[in-house]
Amino acid sequence: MHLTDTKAIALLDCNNFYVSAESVFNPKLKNKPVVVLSNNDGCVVSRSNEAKKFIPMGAPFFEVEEILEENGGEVLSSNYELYGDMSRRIMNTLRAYTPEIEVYSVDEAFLGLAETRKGFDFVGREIREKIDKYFGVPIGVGIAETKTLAKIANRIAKKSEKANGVVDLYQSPYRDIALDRTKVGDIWEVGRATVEKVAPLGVRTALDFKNLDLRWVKKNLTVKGGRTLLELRGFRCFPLELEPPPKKNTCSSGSFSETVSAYGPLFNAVSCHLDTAVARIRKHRLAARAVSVFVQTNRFQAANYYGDSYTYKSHYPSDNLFELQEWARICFERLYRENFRYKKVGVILEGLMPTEGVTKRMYDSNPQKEKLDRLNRAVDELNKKFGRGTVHLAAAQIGKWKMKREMMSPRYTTRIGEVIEVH
DNA sequence: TCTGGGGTCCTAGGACCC
DNA sequence: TCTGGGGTCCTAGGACCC
Repeated sequence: MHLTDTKAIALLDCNNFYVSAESVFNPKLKNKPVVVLSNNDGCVVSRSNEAKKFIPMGAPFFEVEEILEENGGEVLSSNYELYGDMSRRIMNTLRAYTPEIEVYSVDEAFLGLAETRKGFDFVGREIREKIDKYFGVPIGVGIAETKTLAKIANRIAKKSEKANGVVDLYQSPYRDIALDRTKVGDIWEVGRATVEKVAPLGVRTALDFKNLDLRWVKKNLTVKGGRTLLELRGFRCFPLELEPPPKKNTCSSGSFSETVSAYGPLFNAVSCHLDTAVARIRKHRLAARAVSVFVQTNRFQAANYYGDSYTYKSHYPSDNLFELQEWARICFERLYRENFRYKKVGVILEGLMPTEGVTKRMYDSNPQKEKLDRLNRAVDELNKKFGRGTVHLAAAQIGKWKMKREMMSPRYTTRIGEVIEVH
């Protein structure tokens, strides 16, 4: 694949994705204030346009529950199977449009657009109508020379009534006007810390930022800041990544609805997360060189807070559940302190690498491992056949730590799936 | 009472070496 | 007065993303 034809980059992004995905199957949600909650029904992670008027992003649900009810709103627990399924279908539709696609997140993709007589704006509208027709999910499209500019175009596309969902800034005389209307903190990769650093220089907008001295930016905001600045000037520094880069780490973690203090139950939770993370790496035929475990008490209660992590590093990688659990146990023993009310634990598998090529060396050094590996393969088989969690570590009583999802939508996906299959 | 989860990249600074 | 000067590797933590 070569990108010589890429003239412009488009950023497509689903509006209020989780809420939109729910509305596809439940039209009663349309034109109402609707929010979707994070795991354990903790925070607001997606809002309909109506809900955005009075509910801030990320708000703890208990703080906004009342106002939502007063406004006749609806609330849903997150249904990740549904969103993942919907996302895959949308991305496949885009893929049919162009092979130059980078799936950036569950609801966003960058597309490389070749020169066309129709014009980029026309192409953007075409794609937008198609996604709306097939899926009923509204999207915003921003087009420009670089990812950073495409992000800005996309933002305006969604905000401005006049834009009708598509803004094309490619070689546009309006580019600086667009930058002037964008706050510096709304630039992609510019966060709170950067905003504070440039504020004393009178930098308020993306246009101000673009006009900063490159040397100053590189020195004070590191190479990443420099790239962002160049991208605002139209020089491509962040290329499209058509192949997802290999994963380096993977993590499974979670909060408890009620705190846990005893060693046994807490290690049980750690084992559950290990089980989840190991299943994930085995699926991708990866092995881990290190295991990190972390534990935390309630981070909103500063008094008597305890939180720490410990990493076990091995000189060889492993993808074996039983061996990795031993590593996790070593970590956990270092971390565990009595008399704390733990709120959250998690496991990170680090230094991931393909299993191929490392397997033989492992057995050379320890013949016992072959037995464990046969056992682990048997576990995989059974879980594949009868569903995940059928067989698991004795310490990992899966199901016990199920998260709170009290307002979940029904499982529409597989049955309705065929109806919205594309092309 | 209740406040998410899963990632990447970059840098500074220490350890160590010649 | 004054304490070599580079290098490399590793790690913790900051910053940012969705």
